[in-house]
Amino acid sequence: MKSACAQQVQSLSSGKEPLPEPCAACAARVLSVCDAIDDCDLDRLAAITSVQDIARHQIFVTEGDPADHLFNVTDGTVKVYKLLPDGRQQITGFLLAGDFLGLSFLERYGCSAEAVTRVRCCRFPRKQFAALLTDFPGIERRLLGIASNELAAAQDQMVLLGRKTARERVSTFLLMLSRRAARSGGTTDPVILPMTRTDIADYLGLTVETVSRTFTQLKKGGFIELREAGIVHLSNLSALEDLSQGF
Amino acid sequence: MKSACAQQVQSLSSGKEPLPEPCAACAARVLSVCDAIDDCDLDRLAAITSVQDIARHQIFVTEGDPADHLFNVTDGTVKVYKLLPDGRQQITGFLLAGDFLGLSFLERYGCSAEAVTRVRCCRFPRKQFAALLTDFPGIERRLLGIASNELAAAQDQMVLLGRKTARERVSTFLLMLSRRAARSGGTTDPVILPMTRTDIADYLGLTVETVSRTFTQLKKGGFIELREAGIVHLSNLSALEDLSQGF
DNA sequence: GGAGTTCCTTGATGTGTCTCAATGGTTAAG
DNA sequence: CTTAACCATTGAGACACATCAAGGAACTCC
Repeated sequence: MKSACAQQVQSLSSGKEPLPEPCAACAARVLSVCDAIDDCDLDRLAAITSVQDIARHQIFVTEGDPADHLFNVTDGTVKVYKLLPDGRQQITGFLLAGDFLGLSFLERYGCSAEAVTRVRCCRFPRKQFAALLTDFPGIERRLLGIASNELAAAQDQMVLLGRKTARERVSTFLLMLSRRAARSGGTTDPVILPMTRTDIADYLGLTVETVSRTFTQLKKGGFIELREAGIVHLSNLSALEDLSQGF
Repeated sequence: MKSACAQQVQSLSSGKEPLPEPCAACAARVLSVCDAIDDCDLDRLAAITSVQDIARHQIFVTEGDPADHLFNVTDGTVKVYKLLPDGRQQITGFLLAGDFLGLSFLERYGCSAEAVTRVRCCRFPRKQFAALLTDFPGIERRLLGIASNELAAAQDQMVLLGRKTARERVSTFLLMLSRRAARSGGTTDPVILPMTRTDIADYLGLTVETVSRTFTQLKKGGFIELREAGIVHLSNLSALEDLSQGF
């Protein structure tokens, strides 16, 4: 089970090949508490799970709508964002394979979500999911852990948005993607950017132009290399670490 | 129990009068799940609770330290913040009476915490608290709800820091304080600011000077009145709402 | 009462990032 | 092959906010 899941994480998120077959990996992720997973529990969760394929640029969760579902991304990249009335956009996070969406237990979605690439994910109806929680308190602890991590990430992002310069923001962003790829079993060095410069700007609280200028600045400084589109080579990781902290 | 708690919330956070007596209100807050509170549970939680008085400007939680305790603020105002190596500060939130601190279930504290005013709070040792969770799964759900709310607030703050102008930030900040006071049974109109302009700046991702200038600008525009120090009258609430959203 | 400290405000000036505008590259459609 | 759409990059100029500097109000401590 574990290996199947890892395999899926590896699979591309940009190409044209068919997406991998649906699997119970998402259910396993939800249930992956410290102790061993009971096959019975797994089946029960799998029973309420449905697999969903989402086309590029499709908005599949809208801020303010009733929060009917909970998602686990299996493949691809999702951007989660909020809008101001005049259209200004702030991306609050990018979701990669393995990440959860909508696990806040509020009435309505707090953010919208759009597929940056083609996306495959598992979907759990919230009501039925909530029923599971009463039977398996372990899941609640697991969710609490996930929420804790998200909160910590949000606080780091506040530091970035409130106090870091453009160069620090972009460096931090590249390192974050690198670490996340490594954590999912990928490589740390060539970082893949499935999102556009505009998306990066909306995530970092900058404009496209500033992001683009900062990339070329980092390139000229010998910190990164831009060869193919959507791929960044981190030439000097430790120097980039310093940059991201303002040294 | 409820009324005693409300009383406590009302009590000043800046003066010299003695702080109110410790009470089981914090324990009640933790246990206040949907269903009625069992006195027995309450006693058990109260047994591991200790009351802590914290002097103004005292740092009582430091980022990176082992997360041994969980706090519930009973009285006063706390600022929660992160620092960059060169001293730049980002305040991730202000805690008022009733708010929790350190409920993330990570190994170490993600932020530091400093008493803005004199503060009284209840403290739970994490280990013993965790033991309680296994016996009362309801608490976990409650914590999940709290974490959800914090996450939503963090996302709003990201929009503020990433996309709002100085005027929009300050307006949003004043309205937030107003709403929180109202929610705790206080008044919505004269908003009390226990923190300094510098703290507000570090929360809003601005400088002291910009915050100060924005206050006078709002005053001249007839949106607020500044009479006594630390108190802001919101003359035109709906106009302020518009300002905070960029209309 | 005087001295020191902290906090708030205001002015003058600087600058990092935004805005506006143009270009070329790439991809998709006809 | 042509056209359109989107995306990334770069330049010139503008502006919101930062920085630097100074003064006054409130408070604390002798």
